[in-house]
Amino acid sequence: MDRKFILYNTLSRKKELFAPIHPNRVGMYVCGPTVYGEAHLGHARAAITFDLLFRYLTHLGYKVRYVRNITDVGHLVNDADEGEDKIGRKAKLEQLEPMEIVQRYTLSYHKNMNELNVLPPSIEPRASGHIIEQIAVVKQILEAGYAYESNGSVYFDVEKYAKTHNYGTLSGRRIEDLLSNTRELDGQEEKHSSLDFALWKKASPEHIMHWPSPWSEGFPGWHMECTAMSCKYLGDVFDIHGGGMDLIFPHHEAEIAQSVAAYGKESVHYWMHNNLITINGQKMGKSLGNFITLDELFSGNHRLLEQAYSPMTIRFFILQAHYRSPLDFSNEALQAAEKGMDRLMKAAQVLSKLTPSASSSIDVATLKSNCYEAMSDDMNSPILIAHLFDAVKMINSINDGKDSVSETDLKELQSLFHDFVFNILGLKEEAVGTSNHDQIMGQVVDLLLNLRLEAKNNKDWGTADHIRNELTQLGFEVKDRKDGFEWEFKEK
RNA sequence: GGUCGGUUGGCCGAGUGGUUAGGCAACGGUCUGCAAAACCGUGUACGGCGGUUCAAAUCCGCCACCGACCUCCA
Repeated sequence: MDRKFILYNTLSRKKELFAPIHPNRVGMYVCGPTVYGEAHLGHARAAITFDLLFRYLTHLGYKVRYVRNITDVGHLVNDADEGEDKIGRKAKLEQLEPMEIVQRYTLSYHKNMNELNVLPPSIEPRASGHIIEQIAVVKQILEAGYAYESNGSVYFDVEKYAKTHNYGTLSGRRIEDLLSNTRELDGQEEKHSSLDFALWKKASPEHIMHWPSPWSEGFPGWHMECTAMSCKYLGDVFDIHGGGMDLIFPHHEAEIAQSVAAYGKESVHYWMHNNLITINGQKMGKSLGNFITLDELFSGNHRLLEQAYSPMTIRFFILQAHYRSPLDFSNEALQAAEKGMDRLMKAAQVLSKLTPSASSSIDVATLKSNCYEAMSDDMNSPILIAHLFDAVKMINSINDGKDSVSETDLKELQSLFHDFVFNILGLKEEAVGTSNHDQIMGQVVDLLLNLRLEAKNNKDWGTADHIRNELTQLGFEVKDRKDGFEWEFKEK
């Protein structure tokens, strides 16, 4: 298999040929969710983008260690309730223990990810479980002279760092611009410069989650967890670091500075960032309050939704756009995705039942190289999907007897289609009725359609149409074929 | 204000110096007892104005509009 794989590196702003540090292994770290709320469409895009990467690297034969963290401490609220982290704040509102909130939303996140067929990462560390490691990194940075203590908190000294290093290398920001564009924030008086960011923060009395440290009872700064945990599980230099584009600055910029300060080198070879999802052209986010949670999408229970959309529809919708392009939400787009997805899945079923001929009138080899080429080019899933629809045409055309396929080609086509649709894009069949009830229902429909077939043979069109119309009314789609019939239940 | 990105046919969304993206919708046809499904065919789109070039949606410049980030929002 050709392992050529080109990735866009945010750091160089170029597409680069992927070359892992160790020949057959890949270490990747992705910023996971902050578990103080339900997962929304934005979380789905980030998770699916890096799930696609994880799946494709694995498909290419790499042994991948995929680390995705759970942030359960340390995010501050930037409003009047300063000093209190978001998890603590929500806990008080709901009269719950902070870890209870964390547990609830972690489980909810996992449930949603499972529904979206997002594979679990190899390791899913949580920030609260790595306080010791984070304190160790803060110490290292202090010893290296790139941080200072102030009133029980520890801050990264950006200006000192910038004298000898390039602060802003990832985001393209210049330190002079940053200095002249700072807005007024609370707690600034503790810092030497407005650019400095917290490595350790002293907890205020109302702050529920805090841990002992050499400096104060407090909690780690937001950027600390990723530096500490990626190093712990992937080493101080590793291949890929991913996350949403909104994390480039300051979060990932700070991570680079932290690891250079602590370990003396940049940790990450390839920085990858997925674009955001917009709603009516505007960014969607927790803080903007215009987000749609995944459970709302799956149930259709939201004022912006005309109907429910299944997890696979959402997955397909996201994969139909390139991960670095913005993607705008609309009912129309979702509905189009639903139908396209449906067609792809039907083709998969047809493909499994095709019968081979002596020769082939189709070109599987070209299709195959097209598919790999698309994925190899910075994971161009929309192009891949376009090629898969070429395959759909092939499959349907063979099924209709307008094209033929040899036994060898059929096997090749089946494995190709299966690899790309199910293993790499991570799509799956939905709503396969396996319950006892469903099976009996199926038998009853078969019975009725057999009666209809009899009626048709007797040219009793009245009875035949009556049965079909009634079934259609109930949500069954009846498809006549030369040798009988097929049917499908459309749940709406 | 600074930095970065975007503007593609009815909708979504690829692509990028000269050859069909693809999906959904629409229209015509084949098939069918009639439908449905499937298949075949049809769209000549690239924000505006200049420039480079034999050739630009694709490169350059200017303008307009939109968005993201700018110290804690995936």
